[in-house]
Amino acid sequence: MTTFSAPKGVPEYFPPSSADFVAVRDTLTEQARLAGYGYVELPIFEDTALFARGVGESTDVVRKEMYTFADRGDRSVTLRPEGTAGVMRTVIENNLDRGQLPVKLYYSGPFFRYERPQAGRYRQLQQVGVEAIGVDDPALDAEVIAVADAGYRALGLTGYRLELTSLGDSTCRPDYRVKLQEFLRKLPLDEDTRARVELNPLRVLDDKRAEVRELLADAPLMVDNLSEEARAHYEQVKGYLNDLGVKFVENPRMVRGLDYYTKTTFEFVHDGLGAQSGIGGGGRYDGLMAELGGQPLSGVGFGLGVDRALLACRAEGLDVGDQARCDVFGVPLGEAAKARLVTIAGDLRAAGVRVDLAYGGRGLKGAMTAADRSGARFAIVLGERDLEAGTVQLKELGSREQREVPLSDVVAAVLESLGAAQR
RNA sequence: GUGGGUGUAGCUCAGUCGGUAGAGCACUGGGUUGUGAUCCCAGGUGUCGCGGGUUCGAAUCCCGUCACUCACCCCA
Repeated sequence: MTTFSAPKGVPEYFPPSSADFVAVRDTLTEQARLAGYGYVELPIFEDTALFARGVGESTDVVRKEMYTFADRGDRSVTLRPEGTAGVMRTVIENNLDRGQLPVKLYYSGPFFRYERPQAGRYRQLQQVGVEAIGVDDPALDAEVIAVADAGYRALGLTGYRLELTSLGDSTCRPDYRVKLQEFLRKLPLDEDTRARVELNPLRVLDDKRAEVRELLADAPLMVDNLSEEARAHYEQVKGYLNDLGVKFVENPRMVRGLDYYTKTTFEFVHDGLGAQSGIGGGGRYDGLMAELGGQPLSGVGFGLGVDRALLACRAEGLDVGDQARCDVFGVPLGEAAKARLVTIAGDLRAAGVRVDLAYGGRGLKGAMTAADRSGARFAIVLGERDLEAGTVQLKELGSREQREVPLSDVVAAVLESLGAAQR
């Protein structure tokens, strides 16, 4: 019999770790909801041309990392490598930008990039993202950043930092690009890097190699060449972040991998993950809507890696998920007791209590072990003697204290005990 | 795409000089036939990743291959 394994580079989450995954994802999305973002459910695959145009032909993502294939109708489709292009597409297609602005949307789900997997880098990755479209207000940039920051803080993370810069706008970036290229062409760089100078010169600035960094020490920086408007925008974003109490460090050499970013860009970095240190990033994109055939509206958003945020939590030793599978565990002794416990479990679940039972007729000891391992706070032990007496034994597993409760009052007694245990 | 590392029980791993494989954890039962964490006893499955070579004999040495993994690159 041949067996199967998951596709390369795809992380899977199952109990108990899946509880942590769900907690991270839900904590991040909750922050988006708190800031008035509405959920958008999008296709996992789109027309290949959408990403080619939206993400940018010069990016590595488009050039060599997309999962692209022909469907049965011979259309070229691509598993989404990022979220923003798809959001723009649905905003344009459904005229969401014809109403009040900004349009504020959030999403959550899988994305795909064909890369060599390594620690924190997967071919299927989970991301939570937001986009705020149609208002070019620095306060909105700050809000987006603050939402991400609040998410990380809600998880309990402390070992991350927010890096911030401005990539300029359509009036100053082209001039700067030329200026930077002129500087870079004079340097003794290797062939690959020379090609990058022509293709995407900004990317050269965050080269990791020390010898290259040395050459770049005197390179012109975008932040020193901003237009008046872009500079004012950037200063206001920083002002709002200070007002919000969001700490950041400026990194004028930060580069994002997607072409559409303008003005504000940011990245959340955590040092506990290995080589892949970015746990989230985003920025403003002025030209994207128009590029995809919509109104010339600007937008700002982020993508946060759920897998990486989870790794960051692990690195900091945080317990983010509820490891208990249930609140109450039923331990029946004998068939009649089991039948009664099944209905009690149903009643408790209807009251919102998580309940599991010992199935399979295992012995009392085994059933109690199962109760212990389930993480439940209480066990309900029901045997023949109890049935005759019309009672159950309600045992608090932590303290090992047990009390007898009338069968008819089980649900109320459990709810009361759970309430007391909450405190 | 380019490098490095690792493949042995369900999991984490040990295995000396080449002599047909072990521990801990987990799981099941019992000690205690109505009470779980500790303790004690018992219980076992391995194509030693796969293929070939050397050898009387290979988990061990050699070659190939596959998988996983870390890093470059890039990014969440």
